[in-house]
Amino acid sequence: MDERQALASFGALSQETRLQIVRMLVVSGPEGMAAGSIAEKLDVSPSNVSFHLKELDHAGLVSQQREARSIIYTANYDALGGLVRFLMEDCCGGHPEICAPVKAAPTCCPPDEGCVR
Amino acid sequence: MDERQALASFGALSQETRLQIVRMLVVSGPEGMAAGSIAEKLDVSPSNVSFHLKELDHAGLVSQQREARSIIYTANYDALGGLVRFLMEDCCGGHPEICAPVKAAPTCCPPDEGCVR
DNA sequence: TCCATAATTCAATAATCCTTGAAATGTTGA
DNA sequence: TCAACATTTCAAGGATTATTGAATTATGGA
Repeated sequence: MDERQALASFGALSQETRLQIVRMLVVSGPEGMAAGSIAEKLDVSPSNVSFHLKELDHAGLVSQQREARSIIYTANYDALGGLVRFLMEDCCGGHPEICAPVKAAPTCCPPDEGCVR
Repeated sequence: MDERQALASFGALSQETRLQIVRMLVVSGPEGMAAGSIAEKLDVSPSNVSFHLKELDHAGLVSQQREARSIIYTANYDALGGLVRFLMEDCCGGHPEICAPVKAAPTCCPPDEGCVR
């Protein structure tokens, strides 16, 4: 992930509706959600959700695929991971000793491995 | 970090000059940089850099302290770490098994410990 | 084919954000 | 106190982004 891409990702995530969409898609996993379901759940108009989904798509944060009449959107985990790493690289570029705490306290790990919170 | 704060942070980081400022400050560490030095290095006007520094300050991503005639800005590592964790929490909320790769391949660790790239 | 559904595109408006340069604030040393 | 420095504030404008509703495209079933 280069700065250009990070900038686009931050821009995409800096709008309330879009951030909510990404969070919903992240939680819904590989199954994803249809555009209409997203619109309904967030109570925004179809054309508005479509506008925001296009923005997220351009930033590479979501993918789409048609399924019958619906278009299913899924979170792009690679892109999200890349963004995290971009932030961390920055953080650690100059002063690793300061940034260690940033990396500590992970909030994610397979359920059976015991989180190091 | 709540959604409100994350939104503000993403907004702050979604502008080229501001992203560059944060990256510079992160690398410059606890010593930070004077507003004027930032403006000079990035070749933007003092008033413009001041505008962006205020935005970053409002988002909680930088701190400031006067030192003689200069005002020294430093990166807020806690806030950056919080943002990383916010993204990871989202990512891992529903599907930890998918998000493990996001957390893997850390790009930061003390120089003498050998990075797990 | 025809209709209903699902979603996108388009154009217009509204709202937000960025840049600029001039004026103001606060600080230091002569 | 005065002058120079470092930075911020302010108002105006220009540029970008978001919202709305109507029109359009695409799909599946009767």
